Amino acid sequence: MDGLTEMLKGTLEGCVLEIIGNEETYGYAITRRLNELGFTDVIEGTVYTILLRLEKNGLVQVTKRPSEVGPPRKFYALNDAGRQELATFWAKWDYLSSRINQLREGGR
Amino acid sequence: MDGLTEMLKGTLEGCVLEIIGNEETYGYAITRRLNELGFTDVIEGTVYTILLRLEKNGLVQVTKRPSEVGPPRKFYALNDAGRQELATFWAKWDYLSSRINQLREGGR
DNA sequence: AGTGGTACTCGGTACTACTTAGTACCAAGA
DNA sequence: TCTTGGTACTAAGTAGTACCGAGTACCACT
Repeated sequence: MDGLTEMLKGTLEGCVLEIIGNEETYGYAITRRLNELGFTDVIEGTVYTILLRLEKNGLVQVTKRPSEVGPPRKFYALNDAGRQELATFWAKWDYLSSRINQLREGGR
Repeated sequence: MDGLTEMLKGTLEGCVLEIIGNEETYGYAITRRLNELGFTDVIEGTVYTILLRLEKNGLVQVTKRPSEVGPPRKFYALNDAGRQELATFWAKWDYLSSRINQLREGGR
């Protein structure tokens, strides 16, 4: 499915937060995970910009660790602010999706 | 609920298409309808920019009619391209929301 | 030495919702 | 008459986010 770019705005960051919240992980793996989840067009550059933003906004704790198969990895874990942000994200998502579905069914 | 701005990107236009698809209507009324549907922070300026974009992209048929309580209104109705675009929007929405919910439940 | 997979950074672009200011019509009250 | 408030649209500019492109760099295998 392509042409999702605009619709992803505001939600992709939340998806990344959710993934990080499940398990401490790093950019390259997050991209792969998103791809296998059906976000097939999301590429690495996009994920890295989100990760840098999360770091800048103080929502994650970052740990650099060596890799056995390539350059060192930056592992990300949610801190308290990040968990709070994730909860807010889901609240917003629930709100939005319920309104949208209401609009769809409320034939006029 | 505030702070929905980013999340609305890509979906608000679809909502406007849906509203127009239900009934020929005009900008001011669309804004009111969105507000009562729960999109409380959406303001007129935003709706008008969407309507101008829809018109520019050839998705609507526009008819100007006098109003009894103010300046003339521009009524919008979907044409074939608009109905097609609306169907595409819902397909994208279904796809995205199913992936997001899958991510949410797929704890791991 | 070269290729391919892994891993991150950074400058710039495109698109969309929002902001702000402006124009303009009409009715009712001071 | 003037003002206020509700109705109705336009247009220029801002901010935020996903995407693009190029670059750097590590490692294993051939």
